[in-house]
Order: sequence, then structure tokens, then C-alpha cells
Amino acid sequence: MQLGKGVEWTTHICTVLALLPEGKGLSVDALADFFEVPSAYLSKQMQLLRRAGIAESVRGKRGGYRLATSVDAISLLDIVRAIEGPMPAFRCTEIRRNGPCGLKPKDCKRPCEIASAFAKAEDAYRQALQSQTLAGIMQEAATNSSPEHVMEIATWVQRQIA
Amino acid sequence: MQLGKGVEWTTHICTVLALLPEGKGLSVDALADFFEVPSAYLSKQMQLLRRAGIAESVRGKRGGYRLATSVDAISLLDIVRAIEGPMPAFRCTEIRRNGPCGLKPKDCKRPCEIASAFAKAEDAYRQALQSQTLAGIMQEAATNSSPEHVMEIATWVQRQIA
DNA sequence: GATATCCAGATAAAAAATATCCGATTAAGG
DNA sequence: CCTTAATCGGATATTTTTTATCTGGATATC
Repeated sequence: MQLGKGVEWTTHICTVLALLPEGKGLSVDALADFFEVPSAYLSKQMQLLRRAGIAESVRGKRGGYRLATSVDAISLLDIVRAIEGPMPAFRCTEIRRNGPCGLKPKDCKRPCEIASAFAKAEDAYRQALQSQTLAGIMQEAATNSSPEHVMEIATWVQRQIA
Repeated sequence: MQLGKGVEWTTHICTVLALLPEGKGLSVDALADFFEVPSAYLSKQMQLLRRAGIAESVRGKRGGYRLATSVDAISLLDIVRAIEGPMPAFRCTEIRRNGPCGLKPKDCKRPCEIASAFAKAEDAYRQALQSQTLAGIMQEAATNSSPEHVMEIATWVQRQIA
């Protein structure tokens, strides 16, 4: 059970996009260089962010990506759902209907207890993701990292949009 | 992000093994027939259960699998860990070290804030799994299902060990 | 000794994740 | 108007993971 690399990539990228001044954007190539990830594939992940309403894109020369909303309105759950889709981790294939003692469809109106139990756990997971916003993560990062490094990144961003 | 089929299979199977009288076991073939899942592959999953200490096996004729402990000592987390292994869903590849603003290893002693945030969510997931035991699930199932179906399964188990 | 069973390792097939490429569109700037 | 830089969507290729099977060996029962 693993999350795609896109989740890691785009979460980090959102923390960079958050540093952009109003009206500016960063190209996929610039972002791919910044994190040394494959540009063409990252492009796909960014499109997923856009479709989910987390980022917005501007086409054409001097275009690029930027955040669509404020960092305190973007939770980790938003990002995971954008990249991974809405499917639950536990896949119930209704094997209770199989075999010599299989249940008939009419006796399967309520979900089976095992599927429900896993669904409960996934709800806890989602809630934990939802309660953590980009804003919170960036604040933690700011207090943990050196002022030099923060400056380094800000300078890089400035250079890109100059 | 998906759990393997083995998680669904073996969880259901544990609820059947729990019905066995002391000292008896069920063969992989019988279990595979019961749920109509591929026998050879199920065999692998059952071996994982055994190595995790959830089930124990008896070789030779009239051998098979049975639970190694009581149902209230087996949590869903135990089963997931047995089948899926201990790896976290979020894979931190330390991309903060990459690119023009990459951090040096000495500045990465504490885990990055993003990885920590996902780890928190996974902790919530694991705890929710751990708090749900086979005993609890079976009790729910017993109250939700018809007495006829319970009897049907009990009869099938009896026939297998006869 | 014949049979039924688990076990470990090797291998194969199918599915999913990862990655790349290309043609179309769109906007900026000379 | 033309060139350049950028996203977009679709098609395709590669790699990895999951799913599944096979085979030979060990072991216990009858």
C-alpha cells in the first residue's frame, strides 16, 4: 500500500508556489529543476492539481502554475485526493457472496463488517490528513529551518519570475 | 494507494478459522474453495499470516491452518502488517536535498515537515486498525447475519474436519 | 508405501505506476 | 505577423508491483 510519488512532489511544490507574488506563476520545467524530478511526468501531476482546484495554470509565454487558493484552505487530503483519486485503500470484492456458503445479493444490502471496519480506519486517516493544511506545514518548516535556506529559496523564486 | 487482495481474503478467512474446534485445521484448498480464490496464491498469503504469528500450520495429511491465538488478540493492524509489511504508505524520497536549493545531509537530521505530517495521519490509521479486533468484527457479523447463514458455515466447517 | 498437506523458491502473467513524446492551443514580445 | 515559451490532452513506452502458477522437497497420516 503506497502513495504515488506525485503526492510527495506536489506537496513540496505547493509550499514553493505559496511563495509566489500575486499574479505570477512558475513553469513545470522550473519546478522540475528545483526538485530534480522528471518534467514530463510532473506535468501530469500538476494537471491533476489543477483539475482538483488546488492550482491554476496560465498558458503561453511567461505562463505557469500558481496556487488557486490560500494555503490555509489546502489540506493534505485535498492533495492526496487530487493525485490518487477517491478510491479507498481497502478493496471489498464481496467474497462473502462466493463459494458454497455464499450469500445471495439480497442478503448483502448492508456492507460487510470487514469492509466497514476498514472504512472506519480510512476515515480516521482522511480526517488526520484533512486537519493538516499547507499553512500549518509551512509554519512548522519556517520555524525548523535556517533563515539562510528560506532566503535561498525566496531568491530562487524571484529569479524565476524576473 | 491500495491494499492487496490478500488483506481481504485473509481477514475473512480468519473469521472462519475462528470457528474451528481445538486442535483442528483447514487446508488451503478448502479455504480457497470456500471463498473461490486461487489456491496457490492464497497459500502464499497464509504463509505470511503464519510468519506473523497470527496463524499456525500443521503439515502432512489432515493438516492445515488454524489461528495461533484468540480472536480478541488479533487486530486488523496485525493482519495488514502481516500481509502488506511494515512500510509506510507515504514514501519520502528526501527531495528537499535535490536541486539548486537542496539541503545538505547535515541539515536533514530531523524528518521533513511533510513526511512528518503524513506519518501522523498514518499513525491515526494504524491506531484505528489496531483498535478493531477479529472478536469485535465477528460479534457484529453475528448480530447482523441470519442464524441460517451462521449454521450453514458451521456445518461446512464440520464437514471439512470430519 | 500412497496420499495429502505445507513450504520455499522460481517463474510467468497481469495490472499499475512511472515516464516520455507529440501535436494542438494559447499568450507574450519583437 | 511570426517566433518563442508555455500548458493541454492523448498516445505510447518502460519499469515496478501485484497477482498467479508451477515445481520439487519435507512431513505427517493412513
